[in-house]
Amino acid sequence: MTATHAHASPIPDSPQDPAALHGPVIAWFEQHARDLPWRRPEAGAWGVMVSEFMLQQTPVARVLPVYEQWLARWPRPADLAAEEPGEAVRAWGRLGYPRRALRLHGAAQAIAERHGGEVPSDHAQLIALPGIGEYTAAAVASFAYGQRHAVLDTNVRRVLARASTGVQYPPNATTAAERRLARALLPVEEATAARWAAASMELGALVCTARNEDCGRCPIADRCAWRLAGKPAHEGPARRGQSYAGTDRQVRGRLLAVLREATSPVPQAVLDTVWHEPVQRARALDGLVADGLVEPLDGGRYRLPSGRPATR
DNA sequence: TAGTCGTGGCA
DNA sequence: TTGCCAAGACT
Repeated sequence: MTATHAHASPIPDSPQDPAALHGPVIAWFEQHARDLPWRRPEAGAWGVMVSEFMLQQTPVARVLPVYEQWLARWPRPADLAAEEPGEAVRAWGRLGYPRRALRLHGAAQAIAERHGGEVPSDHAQLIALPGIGEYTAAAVASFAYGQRHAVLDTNVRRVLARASTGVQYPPNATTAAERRLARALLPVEEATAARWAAASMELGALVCTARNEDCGRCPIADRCAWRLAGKPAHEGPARRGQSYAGTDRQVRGRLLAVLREATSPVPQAVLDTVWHEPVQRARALDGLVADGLVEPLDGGRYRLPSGRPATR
């Protein structure tokens, strides 16, 4: 299937002309961008990187207070690297997906050891760090260093799906076609590309939202392929929801909540109170230990990870 | 590639 | 009330 190949040059002034999107979206961004702490100059690359870790699957409103505390306590990567990983997990609080805290700690250690304490600006070096994938590497390189990258997060994917492809929602997993489209739409000039990345993401976050999109406030509503097509409803299989109640994830969450609040090692008997079913409870705890989120001690006690080899 | 991995707010 | 959704990464 080559019908959507990106070689065809866009028709100037047509609704699909890539350049036609940049101006209005960036102009809208100048007017409506939220004043977020990681967008201020003083945030630096480390602030941008910390925010990106926290924002992976967690809403801005819940990230804000934790971000502020985190940066105040660990203003540089080396400061976090010097801490026990368990302190990162504790400070992570209830942001969810606590493995991100462990990975951020690991990334800080790698930055301290391999990059002289400075967040690398090179995409390949960024993506080699734990917890940084294709999106986060592009986001840090673009937002912190002003580079030209296709920054494909869930917001941008939705904006492109609607404005350019003409469908309500993007596919479940990012496709090669989406990457091609995003690259084709990328402004040529580096600084403009970086602005476009932030602007298109913000548009998806504030206006072109998953539910109750507000086309009345959209700067490109007049050329949005989905809207021009009459906003047809999503076809195909429903996006698989993520169940939670009764899963191992819920049990893991309860176990870790106890350990986060504890100031000294927690006996097994205390952890046993968080879940009634012993098999699932044990499996969840084993999983946390295997993930490095929990450290078993002598005498059936547990704590957040110290970063030291287990004693025997 | 599809499953797993937290948490909480909102329609 | 409950399902959907939120700046993904990893296996």
